[in-house]
Amino acid sequence: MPELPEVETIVRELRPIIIGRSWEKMDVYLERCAIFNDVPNLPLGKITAVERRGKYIIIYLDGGYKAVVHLRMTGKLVWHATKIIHSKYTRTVIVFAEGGFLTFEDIRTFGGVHLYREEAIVSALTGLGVEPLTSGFSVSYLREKLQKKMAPIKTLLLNQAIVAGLGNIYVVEILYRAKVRPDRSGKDVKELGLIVEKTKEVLEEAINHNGTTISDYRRVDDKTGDFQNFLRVYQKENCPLGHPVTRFKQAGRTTYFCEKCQK
DNA sequence: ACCGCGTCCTGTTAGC
DNA sequence: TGCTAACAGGACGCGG
Repeated sequence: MPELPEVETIVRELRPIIIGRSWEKMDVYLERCAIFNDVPNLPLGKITAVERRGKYIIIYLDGGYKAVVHLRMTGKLVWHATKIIHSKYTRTVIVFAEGGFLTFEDIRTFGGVHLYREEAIVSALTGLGVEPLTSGFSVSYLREKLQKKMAPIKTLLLNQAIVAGLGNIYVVEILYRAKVRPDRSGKDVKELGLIVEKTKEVLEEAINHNGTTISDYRRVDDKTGDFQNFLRVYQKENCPLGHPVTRFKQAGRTTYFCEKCQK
């Protein structure tokens, strides 16, 4: 569900709320959504930073620990300043010493909050590819990653080990703007400059609109994003030029594209 | 090594 | 209307 722009929105909203607050404990309502990795369920210090890497949220604590949160399909972080409103889907709750609660809610329970010692190497993070909004995401980087790949460009852009943070919605939108068919083999795609440019463009626009709310994604204050109003082909019948949008499955995921606009 | 499929869950929607 | 099957924005493990 949440992809890079949604996670970035959440991180930006979390920072002013929780940085400087003291982590008291984590109350667990569903075991698999709260993994402690031998970290004690005790005060872990003050929050010093909240960062995003791909679709992961990393919360750093000055007691020598860190929390890694992934929302997967339906996860939400919701801030409660005074008292918790429990939902049917509240899976774990971070309690702060000064007051305030950060609840992790997740219908499908794929996501979770994982605690680590600060120096722990988190394999889910070390395996990630470049951040698409940095200079590391360039034509030469993409060329190196795609030049020998038989897999379709859509599937390759979804691969977090190549680019960190893209999901189904944004890859569909990026390929439409880059005018590249999603079923072309990675090695055959020469429009790498366009893909790099449109990736940055779509992600930046989406961040400026606080992400895309199709169904479940919500911000920390439970508000929705707005970028769903600017999608051009994802879940559309027609593209902005009025051509019919084709829909098919690639590696189990629904792809939308325009046969006239994308070559 | 690469690539696609099945799987973890639950809620919603489309179709009969 | 009511039931059922398919589908949903992610990521990982497995097997071909």
